[in-house]
Amino acid sequence: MRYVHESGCIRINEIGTFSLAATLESGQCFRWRRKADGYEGIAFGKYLYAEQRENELLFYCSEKDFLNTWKDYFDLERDYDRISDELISIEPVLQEAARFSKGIRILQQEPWEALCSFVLSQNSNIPKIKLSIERLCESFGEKTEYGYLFPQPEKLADLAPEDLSPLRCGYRAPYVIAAAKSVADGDTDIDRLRKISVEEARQELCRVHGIGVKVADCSLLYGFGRFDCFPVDRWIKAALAAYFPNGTPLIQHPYAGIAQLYIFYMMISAKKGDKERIS
DNA sequence: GCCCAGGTATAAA
DNA sequence: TTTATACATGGG
Repeated sequence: MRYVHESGCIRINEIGTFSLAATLESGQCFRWRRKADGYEGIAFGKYLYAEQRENELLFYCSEKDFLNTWKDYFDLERDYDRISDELISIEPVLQEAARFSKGIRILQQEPWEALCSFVLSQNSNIPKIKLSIERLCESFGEKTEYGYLFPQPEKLADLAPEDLSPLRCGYRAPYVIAAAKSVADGDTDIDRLRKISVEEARQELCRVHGIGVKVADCSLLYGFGRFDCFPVDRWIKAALAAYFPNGTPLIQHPYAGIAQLYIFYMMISAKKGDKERIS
């Protein structure tokens, strides 16, 4: 990865295969908005407008924010082309999904935001999840000149479920509060979850009321930097059975999560009727 | 109206 | 240990 800094804009190149659109619309994050030529969003308390042109990324932000926040958020220094080749060499069947999902990255989101977002995501759909999260931020997040920040768990921990009525998130309200309390109290220790085995981390998260394997796995992968987490929920199980009828060693791979995202992204795109992009 | 949504908790087999 | 059902809400 190389970049140059010129008048409020960071021009980034030599990042390998990268797709801003695929990454931000793959269902791993919920707060980015598509604008005319790019995307805008807020994470780690910072605002960013980003565009992609050919093989160059344009980030409109300070060099400090780029180096401290966005470089890691977009996982720009990891060699996805190499990882992708390796995953395909292990499972050639994955090639179709990998080619379709070209340029997808695993974002390094804030752990609490990811956990809270996926708690809200259960039995819902992406537009509705986005709506709930937007209302959560507007109701409880700090207001800045660019928009609302994601509220910290401490802000939500002592609320009653009725207090979350503006979110219109139904039965998920007590789940959100339970998760917030658990993180605020240190009962769920985010640094610890990054270090212990995935299976242990999954079990630890599942002790929280309203968190099951699906929410735990997505949070670990998209918020806790656990690339070795291969979510095995209903959907992915079905996809796995189709792709790998005899099982696959990919589940144990240190980058298992990337393989999973390839498959998942292809499936949601197919669902959206985006058939022509598949072929 | 009816059905479904990358789910989870709870109660029954 | 496995299998059904309720749960709130919005969109197709």
